[in-house]
Amino acid sequence: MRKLPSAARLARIRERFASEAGVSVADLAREFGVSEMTIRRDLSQLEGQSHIHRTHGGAVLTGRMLLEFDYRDRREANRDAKQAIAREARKLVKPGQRLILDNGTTTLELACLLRDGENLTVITPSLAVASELLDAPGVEVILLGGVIRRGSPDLTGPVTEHCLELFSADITFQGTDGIGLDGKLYNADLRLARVEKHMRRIARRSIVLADHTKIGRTALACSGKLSDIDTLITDRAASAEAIRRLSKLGVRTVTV
Amino acid sequence: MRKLPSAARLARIRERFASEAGVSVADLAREFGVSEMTIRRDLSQLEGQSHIHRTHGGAVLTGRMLLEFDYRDRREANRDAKQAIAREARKLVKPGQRLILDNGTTTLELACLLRDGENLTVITPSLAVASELLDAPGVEVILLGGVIRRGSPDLTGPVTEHCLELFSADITFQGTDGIGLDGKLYNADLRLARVEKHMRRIARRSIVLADHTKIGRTALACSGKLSDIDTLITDRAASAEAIRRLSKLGVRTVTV
DNA sequence: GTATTAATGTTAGAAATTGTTCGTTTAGTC
DNA sequence: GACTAAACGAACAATTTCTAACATTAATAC
Repeated sequence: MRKLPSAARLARIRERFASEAGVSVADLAREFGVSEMTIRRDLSQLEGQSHIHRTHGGAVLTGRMLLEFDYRDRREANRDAKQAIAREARKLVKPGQRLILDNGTTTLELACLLRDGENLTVITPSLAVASELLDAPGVEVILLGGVIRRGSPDLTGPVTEHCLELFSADITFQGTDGIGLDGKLYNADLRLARVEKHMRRIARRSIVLADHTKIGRTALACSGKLSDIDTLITDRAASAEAIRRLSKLGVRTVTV
Repeated sequence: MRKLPSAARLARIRERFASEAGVSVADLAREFGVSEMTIRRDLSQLEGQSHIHRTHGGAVLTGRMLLEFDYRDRREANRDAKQAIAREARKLVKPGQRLILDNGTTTLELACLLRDGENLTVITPSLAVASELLDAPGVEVILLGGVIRRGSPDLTGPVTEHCLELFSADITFQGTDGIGLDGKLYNADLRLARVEKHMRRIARRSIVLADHTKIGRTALACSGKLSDIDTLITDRAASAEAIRRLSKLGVRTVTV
């Protein structure tokens, strides 16, 4: 059998636990064609991530792998632009603030950048955002309740809206599925659009993060007007003409 | 093999990740007939834009989003008894019902058995329960909001209690950390105890699932009295004496 | 044709991973 | 509890892979 890079071996070992509750060092060493010492080192590493518990001769599963979502395709699209936009948004966050992070891949990139935040409170309907910030020492995560949309790691519905009523926040960061040149914000999901409206109501400032592909597009549901928000952050691939038109509608537009 | 333009090679490498979770530099170099250095450069480029992570010897996919939580050894302790209790509880569930599933390893076992449920609605503060039922076709999952306790896959706090107010349910299934012989239910966490009280208020029937090790134990917070619940399901390793005393307190006790 | 640029190959030193040895710890047995 | 064989961990050596710089080739423009 061909040798794999070490990380691939770690992943394969982890997969083993899906079918078997325990593994033995000797078996793994034979299977992967490496020394037992290497397997031991692998297992200690996995133990450090608290996936497994080591025993004499092998290891057993401690917890379970949960909530697996396949974000790949969407997250890859325009990732550079999204990361640049997220970096710009990060600059607006000060220690001690209460933030709302909406669903979406761009806000998820922002969540990654907030991991080193100090004394932040993040309120979110996104399980992805929650998981990203779960172990960040300076961030308290409040998950909104709601119905879990099948195949999508986020919460929506009346429960989510109701939960929002309990809070106020300094800034809300939202994504969007489309910004019409008529100055309206669009969302592909009606329930999400309603939730976004609520978020803006309870936050002092509203900031929309949208890469240039969103500009000029529309979608099923309108979640509000550009004049409802304070700042739009987009990337410089957006056409100058479009940005001019949006600025005319009264929204401060930052391009990165 | 004819050499491909670099862009085509990048695309082909990216495709590889669709079928395999990890690739090795040496393999790719051989396959495309280019030097390993070229492959390394390709991978660094892909790392920036797509969801892969470079490792020694190759690269692995990181696109999957895993919310992982650690139960330590709790789930293994008395697992047989917990599963038997869960099977008994499963019999009480009828199609179309709305259920509340509390945190806890026993209720998690019950969640596994509810995967084939018909037209059920499950309301839960437990991310573990939610993940178990996420892809069950006949089950709608409503996650309660709240603060995520670090290292524990569940939600608690005032938000959770507030969310509960929005619902009513047919049955609530709860675990417990201890059942005192004085007839009180105990929980190690004060906030969880409060949440459990709320759950019972909004459900028509309350059922507590507790293996025999819980009987006679107490913990920090009292979450209610045995007379508040309808049925206690425990395993037959519980001492006859203890069961007699609990029955005297007016709770229907089922042993499996 | 040449100039210019991008892509690829080569090399050497640095870094990470893996294998080996050996003394120590552990689990099981008597 | 003492014994034994297996498993473990630490330290070091061997191997593989990485990065960075520079040399070379291919692609494109003029």
